[in-house]
Amino acid sequence: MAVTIKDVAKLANVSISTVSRVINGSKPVSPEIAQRVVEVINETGYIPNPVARSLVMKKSRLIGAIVPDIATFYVGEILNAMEEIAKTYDYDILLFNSYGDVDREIEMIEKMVSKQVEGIVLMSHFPDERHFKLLNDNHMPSVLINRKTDNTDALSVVIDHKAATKVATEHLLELGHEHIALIRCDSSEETFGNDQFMGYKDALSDKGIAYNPELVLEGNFKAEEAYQVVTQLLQNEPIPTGIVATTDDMAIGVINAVIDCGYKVPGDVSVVAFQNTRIASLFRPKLTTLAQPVYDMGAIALRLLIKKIQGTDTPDEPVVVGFDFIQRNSSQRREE
Amino acid sequence: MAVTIKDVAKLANVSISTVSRVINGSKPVSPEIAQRVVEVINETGYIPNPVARSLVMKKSRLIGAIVPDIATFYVGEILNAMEEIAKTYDYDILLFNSYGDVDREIEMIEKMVSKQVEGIVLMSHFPDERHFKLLNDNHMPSVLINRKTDNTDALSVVIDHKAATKVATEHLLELGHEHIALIRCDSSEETFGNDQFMGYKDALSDKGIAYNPELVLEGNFKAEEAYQVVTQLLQNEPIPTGIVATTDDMAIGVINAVIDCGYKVPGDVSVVAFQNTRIASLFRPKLTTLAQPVYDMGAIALRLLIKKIQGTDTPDEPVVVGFDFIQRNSSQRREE
DNA sequence: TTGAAAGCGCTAACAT
DNA sequence: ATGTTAGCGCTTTCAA
Repeated sequence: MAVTIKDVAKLANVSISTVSRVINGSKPVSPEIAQRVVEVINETGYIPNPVARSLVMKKSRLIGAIVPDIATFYVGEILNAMEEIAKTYDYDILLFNSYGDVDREIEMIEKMVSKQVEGIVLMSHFPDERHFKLLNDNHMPSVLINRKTDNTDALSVVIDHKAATKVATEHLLELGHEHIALIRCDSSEETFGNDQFMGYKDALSDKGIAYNPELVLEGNFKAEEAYQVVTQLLQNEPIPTGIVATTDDMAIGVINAVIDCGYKVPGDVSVVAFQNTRIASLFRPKLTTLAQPVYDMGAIALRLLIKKIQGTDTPDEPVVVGFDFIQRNSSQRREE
Repeated sequence: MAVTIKDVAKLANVSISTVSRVINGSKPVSPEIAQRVVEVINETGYIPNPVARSLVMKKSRLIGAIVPDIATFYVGEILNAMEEIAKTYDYDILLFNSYGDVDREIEMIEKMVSKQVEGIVLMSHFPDERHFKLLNDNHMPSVLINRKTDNTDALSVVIDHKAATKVATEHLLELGHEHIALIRCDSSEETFGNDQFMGYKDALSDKGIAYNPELVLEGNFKAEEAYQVVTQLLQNEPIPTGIVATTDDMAIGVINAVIDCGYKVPGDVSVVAFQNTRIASLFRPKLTTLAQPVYDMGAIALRLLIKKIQGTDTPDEPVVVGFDFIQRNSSQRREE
């Protein structure tokens, strides 16, 4: 049996209240006694039981993470960040994988509420009313990453997708491309799919180019979907000479589709990726990419959540972080 | 305030023990009373407090996962599997990231013990005495994945690395390569680095080829390290025309190194990867790879762990799962 | 500054 | 079959 606060108290000849006080520094304790208690704690290797503590404090020091797929660089890097920051604040991460299924997400939120998590990081593809009602009804602090919501209670950290997509598109424009496709995740408001489209359109119209609806496609976040869509697109000439994809994963699907259709990247078509996860510099050609501070976004999300849990002031608006643009080898000047 | 067992008892006009009994089915309760209690539970939306339950039962329905890096396909896929199976048994996953640091792993095990997790999946690069002593002293069920240990208490699920590496090497041999390098993670027993070497050596000697120590290198699991090592190796002619890497990540580092040194894959050098994670078919050239049932290994690990937790019979020996070999495009017949 | 005691929500003897 | 009660290990009034 592990040593408890009682054992420590007995060995140090003090009451358990005193031991509790020296552990938590919750009230003054005379130096000599504190000293003695500390010694006993070290000798016995006593560790306070967090479960008992949770019970009386009504806090679990647990943060729930709901993600659509762990085996993804994007999610993995965010999870790395969250775990790191959580540890700093002595929180632990309870991990749930929804496979992007909304019903499952709802169940998971319920489960987490009953597990008494103190806050939830919700990485849902399409967060909706049901999520927010559940969260609000249970007064559960929550953060979204790169998702929009009208719900003023939910925190969120995002980049400016419109501006980012504009920059990505402009890069291709500057390289002399005019026939440019956009592969976004989807067309909804929540995922910024619409903002991405606006950025793309703006970049084109600044150059006096009208956008062609046939070049705006949806890839559902993943390489496989983007591969299908682009393979389809490349069946008809003239093919676009530039493609912007709004996730790294989709960018790889795009590149593979281009290659498998017998074209070269960047020789025949230049592609711009979007997150700068580890794969962006691992893949060949290395991906030219709009770089999001993915790790930082995870870290910020967690800090926001903890602030909310602590009742500290939190921003009413989404926290907008900056982005960079990194040119690598998947894009080049258009060949005539 | 959330509704408690007391509230339910009062509303149903029974004692809290009775409520507890109907919740857990731990003892018979007369149908009418049970009925009434269930009604009250539904009306009030009562959910038993798992923290209180943990405290008295000394069980948390939590399983700890210690991994070296979440943002990796290998770890991500195993985590996906673990989460999936855990849910089936109504366990949740507490996620810890050690960054491969042994001291951190030790701290994490301690933390998990104090958090009362019921079992631990330990994905340590180098599990040693300290880990096992801690685990044993606390009677903590645990599983390793692809790691060896003398500790008979720890469960493990592995593939036959010697046989697997032999198959990978033979593939290259059959393709006419003779000058073949092996990039293994490291040379220790625990990681099967030595078994891998034996398989490699056996394959060569079966063909009457003596192995060259200069062609057996260590890549520390990751692409970056493998990249360095191989870049170094390619400085001197003749370069190997075939390379076996014992993780997919390292295989990518190898391929990139080969390419950056001005050679072609598979034109100049054929490479064989090792796990068949998602990247293996996403990368170009698609990786010829020794395929481990990564997802299944995660699933099996979790099932073993739960069996151990339940006190059911578990195997004394590591569970050895099979492997496949998948030829894709990173290897080809040697050109003269 | 210290200790005694109540109580967090639950399970499990024990008693009836 | 049901209820009473004693904890699980801890924090926190309340008294001294």
